[in-house]
Formats: sequence, C-alpha cells, structure tokens
Amino acid sequence: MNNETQIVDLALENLQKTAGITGIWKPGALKELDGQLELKLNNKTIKLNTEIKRELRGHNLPQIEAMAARFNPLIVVAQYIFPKIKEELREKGIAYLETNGNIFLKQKENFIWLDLQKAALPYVEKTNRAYTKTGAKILFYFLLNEDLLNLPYREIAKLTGVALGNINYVITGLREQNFLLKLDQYRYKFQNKRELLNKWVTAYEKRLKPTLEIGTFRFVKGDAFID
DNA sequence: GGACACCTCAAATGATTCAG
DNA sequence: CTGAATCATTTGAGGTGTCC
Repeated sequence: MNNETQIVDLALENLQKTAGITGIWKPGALKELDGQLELKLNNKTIKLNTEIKRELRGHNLPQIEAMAARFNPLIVVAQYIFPKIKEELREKGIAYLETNGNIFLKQKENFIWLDLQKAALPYVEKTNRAYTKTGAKILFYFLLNEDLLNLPYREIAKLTGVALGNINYVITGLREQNFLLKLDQYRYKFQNKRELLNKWVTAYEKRLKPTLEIGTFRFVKGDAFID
C-alpha cells in the first residue's frame, strides 16, 4: 500500500545517508510478500524479499520466521523494531532495516550491521498529545485553574491522576500551537483561551467522553460550573 | 561540589482500532 | 467476532539544573 511505500522510502533514504547504501524497492506480485528490495553494495546487487511492518514486536516473530524460511532471503523493513526483537532477529540471521537507517544483513559474502542509537526516529509523525484521551483530562484541570500550569510536573500528574510522562507531552503540544505565553523563565499563562476551549470541547467529545462511565465526574470546585 | 528536585526520553506495556 | 496492527500511556533510569 501507499503506507508501505512511505516506510520503505524513508528507510532507504536514511540508509543512503548513514551507510551510503542505495536500494530500490518494488511492490511484489505475490500476496504473501510486500515486494522485493534490491540493495546496491560494492557494485554488487543483493536481492531480498521484503516484509514491511510499522512496528515489530514479540508476537510477530513466529510469523517472520516462517516467512524467512519460505522466502529466503528475507528482509524485514519496519518503522520501529524493539531492541530485544532486533537481537533475536540477529541471532536467527534474519535481515532487517529500520526507517532510521539501522540495518542488519548477514549472508555468505555480505555482512552489514548498523545500529545508531541516537538517530532513532520511531514515528514518522507525532500526534499532538494535548487532545488525546489523557491530554483532554489534563487540559481540563488546566482550564479550570491556570495556576496548575506552573506546578512541578509531578504534582500535576498526581493531581490529575495521570502518569508523569504525559504532562510534558501536553505542555509541549500546547506550546507548539501557541496557546502558552511565557511569563518568565519558569511560568506560563494561557493565551487565546477561547479557541483552546473549543479544541478541548472537540477533544472531549471525540476522545474522552466515549470512554467515561456516566456519573463518575464532578467539578473540582463545586462552583466552578457557574464561574 | 554534593544532594536533591525535577524533567526528559527510550522502552515497555496497555488500549483501541482495523482487517479479514 | 477475533487476532493483528496501530496508537496512546506508563515506567523509570539517566541527565540537568538549582540550592545550600
């Protein structure tokens, strides 16, 4: 599909950058396969069957192994492969390629292994996390009381009943859309609050409300509704 | 300059959506 | 309707800044 093309293209682009290896990918005719990849390496061309995935996790392994046995040589192209899984693939001698250009390929005459820690870009596009289920929840508290913006993340997390890591995601999301005005080095204040409120309402309807049980919510301060 | 508080980010886990 | 694929959240180690 188009999505698959995107993953392979990005992977090849980065492979070129990091390892100087070029490759061409062609969609395959076979239904079980996601096409074929031709890698150019030292004037040699290596042809590989490909399987394309977004992320590769433990439960995919048996399937991949079966494919590797059937369509040898096989390379797995994925947006992101869990480190442990990569390890297993290497042990089993199955080739892989990630979108950040990390590659492993072991054959009789060819051996490539590239693992760049930092350059990892797990996801192609990041969604703005201010409007997810949890995001909306946090934002709800922020809208009720702007001062919460300036509490330590840990306290915000505790107060909103959400994991620490989310706070930063939400703040970043809001900042990207210019809803936060920097007062000084440490403090923020909302700006363009009306529009933000609209966004929240949409997010609430779409993402949060469907998962809530009716009757489990109340306002933090009793009179907040009238305010 | 050490202790502490706090933030960040990769990895792991969990939840939801999608395809067959 | 079910398992697979994808998207979202949590966890926690490591890094950075701050205060005494």
